[in-house]
Amino acid sequence: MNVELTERRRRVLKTVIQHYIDTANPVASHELASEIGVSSATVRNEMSALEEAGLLMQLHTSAGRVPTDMGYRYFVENLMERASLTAQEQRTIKHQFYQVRSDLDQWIHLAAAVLARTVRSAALVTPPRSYESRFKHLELISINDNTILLVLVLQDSTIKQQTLSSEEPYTQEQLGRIAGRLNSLCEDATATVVSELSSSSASLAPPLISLEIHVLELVARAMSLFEDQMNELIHHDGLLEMLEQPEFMQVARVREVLSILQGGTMLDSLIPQALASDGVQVVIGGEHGRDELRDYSVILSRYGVDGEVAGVLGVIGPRRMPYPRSISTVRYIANVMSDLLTDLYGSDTRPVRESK
Amino acid sequence: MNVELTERRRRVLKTVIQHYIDTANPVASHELASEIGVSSATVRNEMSALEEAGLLMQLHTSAGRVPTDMGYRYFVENLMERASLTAQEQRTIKHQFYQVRSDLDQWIHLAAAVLARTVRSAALVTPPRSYESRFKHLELISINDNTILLVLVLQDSTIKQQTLSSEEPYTQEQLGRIAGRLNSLCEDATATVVSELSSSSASLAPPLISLEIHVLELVARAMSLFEDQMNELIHHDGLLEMLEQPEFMQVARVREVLSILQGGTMLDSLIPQALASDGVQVVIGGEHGRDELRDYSVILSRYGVDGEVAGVLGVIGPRRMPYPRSISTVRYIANVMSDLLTDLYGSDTRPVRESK
DNA sequence: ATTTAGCAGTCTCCTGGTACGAGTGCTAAA
DNA sequence: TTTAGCACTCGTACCAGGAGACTGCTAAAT
Repeated sequence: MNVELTERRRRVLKTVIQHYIDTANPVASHELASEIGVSSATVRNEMSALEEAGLLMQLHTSAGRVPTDMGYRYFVENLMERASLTAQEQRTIKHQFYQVRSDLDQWIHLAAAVLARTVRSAALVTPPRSYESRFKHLELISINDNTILLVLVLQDSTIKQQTLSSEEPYTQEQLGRIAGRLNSLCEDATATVVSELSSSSASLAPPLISLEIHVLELVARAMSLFEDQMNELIHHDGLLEMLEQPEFMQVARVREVLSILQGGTMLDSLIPQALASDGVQVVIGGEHGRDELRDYSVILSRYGVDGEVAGVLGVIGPRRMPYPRSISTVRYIANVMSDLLTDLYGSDTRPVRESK
Repeated sequence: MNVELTERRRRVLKTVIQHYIDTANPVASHELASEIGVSSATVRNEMSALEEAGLLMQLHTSAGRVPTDMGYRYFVENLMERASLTAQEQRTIKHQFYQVRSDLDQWIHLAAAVLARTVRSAALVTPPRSYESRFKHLELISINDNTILLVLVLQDSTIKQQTLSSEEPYTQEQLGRIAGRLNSLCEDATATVVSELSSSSASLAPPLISLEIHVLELVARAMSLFEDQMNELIHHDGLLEMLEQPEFMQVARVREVLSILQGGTMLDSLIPQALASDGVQVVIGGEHGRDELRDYSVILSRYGVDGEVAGVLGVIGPRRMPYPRSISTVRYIANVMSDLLTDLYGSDTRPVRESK
């Protein structure tokens, strides 16, 4: 990355980007003259040089300058100052999370809602998941004579329900005993272990009855399915907030962003990457050759508890995005979520958290 | 409702509406001349009369006619023919549902997806719920020394998870015994009964310990909360499909429909109404004085098992909507869902189903 | 050597005017 | 009662021209 910029050029670049982020209008030289303390002609010369360097560009000859992907990148890495949330904002957010602290389902909803409203663009959150599914508990509940509801709880508190039909009727007591036996058999087992159990059932004393085998098969399948289903579980919010941005004046843009969020082409690639890295990831425009993201920027962070569970949260918006604030917000919410999860999983471990 | 229309006028109205639904363009007199078998001048006279009657209108003097709300209403009630799905479509849909038959969570997702793709507008589905929450089963799972995961299953297979913290640590066995006792205490109880149990605990022998009281309080709260939370649980799909319609060329429209779906102002009023009525409900434009729906039509149907569980599903789209097909599709999917639920809840009851 | 004022040049966007096309309502004849 | 014909009304597409916004360049000032 070009670091051979004079101090003044860095200042011009920074100011241009800040103005553009604020106003969504290409920035003219005279807008900066007083701010930089030189004449507009001098600013023009500097801008020329920055354009030469690939950091700024013009939409047409008589327009002001807008940042390029590279320009934004330079800004994010070298120029911008951290913009933490105010103490008041932090208190409000903490308080909201405190109110739903016992309601696991609400966490991701709240995280997405807070992100969206704080940065005024779309937010996405995946639920916290173990690196590998581990069995925690199962329950068999009689629905009617030949239907049983299987409720499966995994180590990461994921809950999955399924029905299964049985030839012969079972009483709730019988089902309770069966569930008890399977629970002790499967304690902490991974998907493969459960799967093996169900196939080598004859070697156990007493051998498993057919219902038990059937249940184990379902459990094994549900557990291994989880690893793929990540995409379906991405929760998002804030479409409405994002539509307020001027870049969404044309419906085509709205369609684009909807298919990115729903189709998940980008999530297939960006989320695993965020899951594998520490800290906040910023993808500006089509940086990594992802053409469908050409006009968008994505800010993602992993959250969770090291070695236990992890999820990803972040925002997606137009390239012209308030990076300092967005990055701070994503980082803050990720920390809050990590703290919440740390309270749940092992007080002996520490949250995934970037050093201040 | 004006039934004093000559046969030919009815035919003109019907044809105008069909053309408009197909093309989204105001319909000119000469487009119908050959179809009706008279000259365009005659068609114009008839159109004039229909405009007089409030069934058609012009956007400006030199434009063709478009239907009014009343026109659509007359069409839906008196003119349109039923358009059942083809046998092939029905087979495909049935097959898709068959594949997820054991996966309760998937039902509403699939229903919304199928609706959206079949009628090419936005679909919404609420999960099937009992008229009154009844307790079915609870489970207490030890997460760590002072955190317990409470999994609550209601009669309608709704599952809710919550954490609670306890002063002193409990082993999983202890928790199992406690859960067992509470399960037999609460069998089939309503929210109020559970609530009474938790407050009159001293009268039981042995009296409930503080953890048990705490759990019962949480259960009671969770059960009564459900009745309000309906709105949050509305699942929708098909935004992208709907955006293909020409009425969504302007972003303002997209915003409108998003806030209707998310804000739920309309769902607060329409869904309870659909839940309380039989058959398919059609709301055209601002018919019931709902101004935010002025430009949209909503088709809803209840589904479920009489006396057991019920939910609502349907579509929302521009007023210019293929009513015959949409109504048939909504009715069909509602029947499929009702059948699925009938297999689960009492084979002795019959599905909510409109007579053919 | 750097900065700056001034100016010519380029490009967008808005405005007003016009021609065109679409579709109607009316009238008078069939 | 129907229909052909025609005048009339509007919306829209198109074009030219002018205003405005910025730039790049040049030449003078520091």
